[in-house]
Amino acid sequence: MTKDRIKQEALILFVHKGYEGTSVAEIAKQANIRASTIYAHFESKEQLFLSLFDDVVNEKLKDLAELKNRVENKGIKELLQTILHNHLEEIEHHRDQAVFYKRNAIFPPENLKDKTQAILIFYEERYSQLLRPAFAQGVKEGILRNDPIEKLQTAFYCFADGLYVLSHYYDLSTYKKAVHDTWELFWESIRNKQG
Amino acid sequence: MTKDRIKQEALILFVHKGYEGTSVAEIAKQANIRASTIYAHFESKEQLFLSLFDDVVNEKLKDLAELKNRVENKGIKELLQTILHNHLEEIEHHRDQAVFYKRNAIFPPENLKDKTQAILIFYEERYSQLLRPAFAQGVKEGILRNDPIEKLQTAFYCFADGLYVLSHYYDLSTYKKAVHDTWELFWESIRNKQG
DNA sequence: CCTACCGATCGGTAGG
DNA sequence: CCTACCGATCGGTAGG
Repeated sequence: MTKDRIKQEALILFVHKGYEGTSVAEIAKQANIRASTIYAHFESKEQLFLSLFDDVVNEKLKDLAELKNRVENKGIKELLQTILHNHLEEIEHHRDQAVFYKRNAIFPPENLKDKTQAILIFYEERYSQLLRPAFAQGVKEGILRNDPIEKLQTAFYCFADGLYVLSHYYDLSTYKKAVHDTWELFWESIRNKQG
Repeated sequence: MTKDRIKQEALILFVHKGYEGTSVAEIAKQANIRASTIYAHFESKEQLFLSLFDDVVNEKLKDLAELKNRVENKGIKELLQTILHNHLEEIEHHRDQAVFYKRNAIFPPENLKDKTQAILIFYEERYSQLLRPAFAQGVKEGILRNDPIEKLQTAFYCFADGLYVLSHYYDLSTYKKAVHDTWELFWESIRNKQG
């Protein structure tokens, strides 16, 4: 379908050149159609972008829910490691989607800030809700430090976001090593040493 | 001086709207001059941007060197805490410079990628060199875990970059708390527990 | 999905 | 530091 083709090429261009740095004509060229055809499928460049952002966010929530089911009841360490593993897979095989999300979560197009922010708040709340029970159980079982759950979750977000930034600086194999090394230290910091 | 005024306004606009999202005319308007006047001071929009990027990077290196002198010989913990404190001050009082750096380090304008990358490599090498002795001493004195220095430094970069990303999501007071909390856990992960 | 088209704006130059 | 200007491209529309 042409609509999907447009989305596919638009996402790649938005990742590499940014929203403002990508013209509708360029997207059309990559999709082998005329620029005007894009307006048969999308109201505007803005709507095309927002449709992509929405897709990516929903995909991420679906992935997390599925992943959570897969490791059901195996404990917080397994869950976090699986998220990290998934994260690595994403960067290795679906780099563009991963970068599209982060780039526009942190630096959205100026005119669309309000709309991306709204989607983002919805996303982050869901994400937190999905993880909270596992963290709570980890603390209860004495696997994690006896700290407020928000503190532990914030630390995990900080760690995961930091890794994401590092993925922009390092090549893949250096990055994999960095993930392995920093995970070891991070886990050390949140686990319960009395246990 | 008009040249400085142009730089000042350009930086702010590049932060909020991105390089491609900011027009030369817009910069001129904010600086209260005509667009053509910008070309009396800069060869091109590209050169204006690169001059800003260079400035910001040099400023950061100068800050780190100065800060290092200030805490000379007080040990790795004090040094890292001071860097973090400095980081918070930067976000509180020089937000635009801080964001300009990170935004363009991670997502540079497509056409200028090579040039920003070259500046960046220079910067990160210097930064690492400045920190390495303090990490080495920390390990030697048994204050830090007996791990490879690169591993400990990478963990610190991951932590610092993660905090940077969080600063985009949280308001200042929530952010300050997050810095405090995550630092506590991070330090726990790299210190030597035998000591 | 295309041709043909539009007003607005883009980065940049000439010449003073 | 300005006026006057330029070719190219922008996002988008009409009409088929």
